[in-house]
Amino acid sequence: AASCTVMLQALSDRGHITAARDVYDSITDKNVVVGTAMITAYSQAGMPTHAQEVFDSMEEKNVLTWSSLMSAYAQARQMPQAENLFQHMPERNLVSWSTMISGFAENGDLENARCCFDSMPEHTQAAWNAMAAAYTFCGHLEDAKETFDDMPDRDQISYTAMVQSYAQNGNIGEGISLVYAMPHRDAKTWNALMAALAQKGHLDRARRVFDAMPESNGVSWSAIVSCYAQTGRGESGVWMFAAMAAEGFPADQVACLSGLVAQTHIGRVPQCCAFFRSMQQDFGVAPLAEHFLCVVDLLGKAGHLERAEELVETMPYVPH
RNA sequence: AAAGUGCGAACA
Repeated sequence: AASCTVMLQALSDRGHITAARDVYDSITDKNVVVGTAMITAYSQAGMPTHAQEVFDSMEEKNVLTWSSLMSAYAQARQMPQAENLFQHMPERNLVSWSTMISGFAENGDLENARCCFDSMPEHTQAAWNAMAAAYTFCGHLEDAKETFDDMPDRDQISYTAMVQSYAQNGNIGEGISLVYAMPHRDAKTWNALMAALAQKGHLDRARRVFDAMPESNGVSWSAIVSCYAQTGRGESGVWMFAAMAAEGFPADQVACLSGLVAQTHIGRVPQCCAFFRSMQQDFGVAPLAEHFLCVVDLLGKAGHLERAEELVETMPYVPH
C-alpha cells in the first residue's frame, strides 16, 4: 500500500484523478494512509463529494483523515460541511484550526476566520500565517501587515506571503525591501518577487531576477514561461518551456498551460497541436478544460472551425 | 507513503 500511495500521489499531481482512483481501487490491503491520500487527491481536484465517499468507506480513520476531508470541503467553498466535520471530529488539532481559518477567509468570511484564530488553544506559526493570508485574500492589506508585525516569530512563509501582499497592493517597492530585509531568501521568495515585477510590466527586471536567483525550482521556470506567454512573446515562452524540461524540471498542468498560451501566440497550428499531444505523452499531464480551450481558440482563429468543434466534442468537460 | 498557511494559470 505504501508504494501505491506514492503512485496515487504522482497521478494526482498530474491531474489524473481517475487513474489515481483506479490505483486506489486495485489495492487489496488498504490502510488509513492511502485512504487519506485518496481523499487529499479528490480535495485537490475539487471533488469533495468523492472525497466524502472514500471517507465513508474507510474502516479506520485518524485526525489526518478528518482534516483532509474538512480541507476538501473548505477548498470547494462548502463551509457548512467543513464546519460540521470540524465540530464532530473525534480529535481536533492545531492543523484543523488553521484549515478553518483559511476556509472561512476564502469564502470572504473574515469574522469567522478571526474567530477561529482567537479561539484556538495555541497560535502556531502556520496559524499566524493563515490569519495574515486571510486578510490579504480579503483585501485587508493593513490588517495583514499588522498581523505580520504582531507575529512573535516569522518563517519563510510569513515573509513570502507578505511580499505577495505588497505586490497585490501595488506596493512593489516595499516588497522588494522586505525581500532584502528578510533573513534568508529561498526560491519561493525569488519567485514571488519575479511574479510581482512581471505583473507590474517589468518583464526585463523579472528576467534578471530569474537569471540571478541562486536557488530556483520548477515554479521559477513555470513563472518565467508565463511571463513571456502573458506578454505575447510566444517564441521566448516556448524556448523557456523547453529549457525547463532540459534542466530536469518536469512540467505540470500550470506550466503546460503557459506553454500552450505561448504556442497560441506563435499561431502555428501544427506546433500547437504537437505540444498538446506532447504534454500528455511526454509529461503525463492530463489536459484541463483550459488546455483544450486554448487549442480550440487557436484552431478557431486559424479558420479550422471543424477541427475546433471536433476537439470540443472530445473534451471530458462540459463546455460553457 | 497521508492533512493546514506563502511563490507560477486563460480568459472576457
